[in-house]
Amino acid sequence: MLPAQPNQSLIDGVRCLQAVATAGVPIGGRELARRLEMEPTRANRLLKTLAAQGFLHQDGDRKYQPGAGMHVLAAQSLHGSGMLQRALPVLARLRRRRPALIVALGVLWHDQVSYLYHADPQTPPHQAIGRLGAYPASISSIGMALLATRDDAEIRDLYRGRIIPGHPEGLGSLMGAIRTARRRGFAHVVESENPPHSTLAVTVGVPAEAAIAFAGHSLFPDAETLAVLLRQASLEITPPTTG
Amino acid sequence: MLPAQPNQSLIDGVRCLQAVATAGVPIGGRELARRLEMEPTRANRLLKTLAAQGFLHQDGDRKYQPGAGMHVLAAQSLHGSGMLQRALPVLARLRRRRPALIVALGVLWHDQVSYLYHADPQTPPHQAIGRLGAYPASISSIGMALLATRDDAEIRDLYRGRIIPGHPEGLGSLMGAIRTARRRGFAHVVESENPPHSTLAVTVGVPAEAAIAFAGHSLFPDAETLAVLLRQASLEITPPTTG
DNA sequence: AATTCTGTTGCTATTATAGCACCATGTTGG
DNA sequence: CCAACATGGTGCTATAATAGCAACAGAATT
Repeated sequence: MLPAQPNQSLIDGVRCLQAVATAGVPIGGRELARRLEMEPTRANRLLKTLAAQGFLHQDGDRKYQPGAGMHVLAAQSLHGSGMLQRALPVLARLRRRRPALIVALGVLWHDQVSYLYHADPQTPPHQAIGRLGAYPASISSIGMALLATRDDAEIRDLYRGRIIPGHPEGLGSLMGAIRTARRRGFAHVVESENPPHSTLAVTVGVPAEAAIAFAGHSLFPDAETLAVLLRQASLEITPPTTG
Repeated sequence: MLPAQPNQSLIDGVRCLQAVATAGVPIGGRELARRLEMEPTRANRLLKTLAAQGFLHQDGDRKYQPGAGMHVLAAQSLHGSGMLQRALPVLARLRRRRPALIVALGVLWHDQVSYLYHADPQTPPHQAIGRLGAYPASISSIGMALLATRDDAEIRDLYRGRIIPGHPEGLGSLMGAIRTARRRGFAHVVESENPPHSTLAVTVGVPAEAAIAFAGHSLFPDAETLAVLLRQASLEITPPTTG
């Protein structure tokens, strides 16, 4: 997957971009260098390069925050991959069909899930986008549904030697859950037994590029029914020209 | 603005990222290299580096398109800078107040405007985000309102020696329009006289990080009234802690 | 005033990248 | 069917760009 000559500057540069975006508050260069375990001079130069291009903005205290270029990139990528555009009407219909449940659309990135759409019953539809940050994949049904599409080896590499959220017993427990998800064609994650609260997700696209989910109380009885609903929705979202 | 040692790999890398996002369709490495006037090997390695990090995805034809990492970055940046979150309810109210008009929120990046929110009367509110790509700043009221906050020298550098959309007479004409916008405190761009259609924008934030606009028929008679409405909205969107 | 942060730059050894030449594969068209 | 020409990708080494120490100025803290 990595090219013969991967570009380390680019890798660390986008790590900086990412870190500023996730920080939530303006953050200084040295502080950021510590978080990413980078040499401060290097971080400083990458950050200032990004700032000069307009992807970051330095406020009065010279701290960094997302800049206009980043917003442009965000809008263009959401617009460019028509996925969200195709998904939104379908997701709105899912909400009308099951008004008591949370409806969400998310993508997997490394071991984290990010929600492009996350609407609980009280949320006005126009506030459902970009509402949440990142979330551990292993305790999210969207994450589990997407992990299930990956090779066992890849999953093992991702979690080897680390504590796995939701699976304190270790990798074996996670792989068991993954196999169950593969067999059933959907992921069902129980967040709590009492009160009963769980999440259920199926993937979207071939190969899977995202997943859609229901979340709420008592999904146990009609998991299959909900999975069928989600699978229908998934097919509608999948682009006619397979990419 | 540029650091003592700007990182060229990072600059070209994000240019690639940007180019793939704006392409709209999957695009090959060599094609992209031509568009950016880059050496193909270089483009290839930058693209594959981005793909390995999950920011781009290579489809079956090895063409590149936005990947999960880019969506994560998009969601996090929209979420991270709380601007859109604060803006959405205010924009919804503006739509209710003036149901016949288009309501938009956009940011300026170089000489282009990108809309984070663009809702015409027929658009369901949840489809108003990420709906449009980039647009020339000089023929957009949002672009003009934001350009007006920049130094004259900066604007001149941006457009020197280029054809300026909407101002075929050249830089002098643009600077005149900029001065008018500064004097009045809002930008008013007339797109056509017959049928009458124009756009009106004010900036958001100090320093200006975005602008909000009305667009529609016959904005001429009550430009001042609409500007007042937008200014009130702008103040509500501006974060309590000035950044 | 002294201390310790911070952001930033200058400098040069060192390292990572540039880009040619090349290969494998796929597509077009005679 | 087989040129002819695309394409994505890699190996190699000169070369140019980066790494990171040392240093400086300014803020904040003590």
